[in-house]
Amino acid sequence: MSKPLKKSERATLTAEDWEKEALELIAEQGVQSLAVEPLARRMGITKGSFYWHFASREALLEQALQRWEAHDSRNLNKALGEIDHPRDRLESFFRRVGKEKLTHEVYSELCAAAGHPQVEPVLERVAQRRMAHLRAAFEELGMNARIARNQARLTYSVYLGYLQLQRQNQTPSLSSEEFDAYIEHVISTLIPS
Amino acid sequence: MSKPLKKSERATLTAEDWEKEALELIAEQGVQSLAVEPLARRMGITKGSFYWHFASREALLEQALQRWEAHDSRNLNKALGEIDHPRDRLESFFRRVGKEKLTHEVYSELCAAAGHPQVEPVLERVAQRRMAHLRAAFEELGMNARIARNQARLTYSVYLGYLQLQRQNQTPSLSSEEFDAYIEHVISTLIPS
DNA sequence: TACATTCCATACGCTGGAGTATGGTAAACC
DNA sequence: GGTTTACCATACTCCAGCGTATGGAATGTA
Repeated sequence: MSKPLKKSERATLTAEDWEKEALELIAEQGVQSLAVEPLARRMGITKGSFYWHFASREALLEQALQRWEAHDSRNLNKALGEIDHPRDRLESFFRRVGKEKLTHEVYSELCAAAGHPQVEPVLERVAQRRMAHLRAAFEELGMNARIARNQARLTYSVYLGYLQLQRQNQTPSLSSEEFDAYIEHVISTLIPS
Repeated sequence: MSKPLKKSERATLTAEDWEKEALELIAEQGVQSLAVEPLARRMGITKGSFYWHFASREALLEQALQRWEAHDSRNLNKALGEIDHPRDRLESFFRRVGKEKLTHEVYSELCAAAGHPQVEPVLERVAQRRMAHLRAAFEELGMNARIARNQARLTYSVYLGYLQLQRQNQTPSLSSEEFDAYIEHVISTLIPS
């Protein structure tokens, strides 16, 4: 990671810059809005630059998704790997919905774009990874494998459903006491004490 | 509504035909795929016809959504209004996921298109209506208003999350025993006995 | 200084969908 | 039987995004 970068403040763009900007655009407007000319305009540049860094729009999306997935994967391990007690891990799972805003927003938009050939496999892997963590936690809490599996699926569905309601502007604001009450409710019905 | 319709078997198309075909297309490929020329091709006709029946693509979508929402609303009352015991109503809510296939698929795609200005208000109303039913059922089961409200939101989230997983091909097939086991699990954790 | 490489701008051509204009045809009406 | 009305085909224009071609400027390198 030596990043040459000289003293000249990086006047020029890199592929990484494009990928990150692409992810922000996805977070704001969804996958289908990722178009190279609008993206270039947004960055105050023209597509002449883009096609130097990428072969196509498809390639950009591919790499951006890859970057996001890697980041999300690291995140998952960092966030849930350091918490000892499984109950705390599960609680943390829900309470983290507010944090890592960009990552969550991207994921939400990716969910909305399920069916897209490039997005689908990413969604599949991410859901598997996350549900595996949930399942492990539930097993540590004493559930047998079969039940833990269903409980993990159920729990993850609650999370996905929450994201959906959020996209429809039908969730209480994250800092309201209504939100807190709901989270409490969810935790108490899904996590054995 | 006398429907002239003569004996001549309706060789010609009506606005209703376009709306229904539009809903089928949405169910198959999503809202963004609803374009007039492809739709016309699919119906073995040209857009000359379309623009006689509708002012714009937007108008078609509007009327199709309206038709769908009305149908769904009738459905909800018919399905849940005739079941006496609230517990049975709730069970029926989950078990109905397989039936009314077209309606559910359309809804799933509408969820994927939340954020679309014409779709959003529909989603909002539908979710409200459905959650209101759930809330009422939970209240009849003895929950106080506040808890029933959260339980309804939670239950509906589970449903939405299931639709999301379904869009990602991550749900067991509807006729497998794994599916049945999951449904059982969901019911037993969400519905008080 | 001469040259190469990197990065970007500009100007194209191509495609697909939106909407319009206009003409045609068959059934309905008088 | 002639005319109107309902429905559809054809042929356009317009626009936005994709991808290409090519040239120019800046920076490094011999």
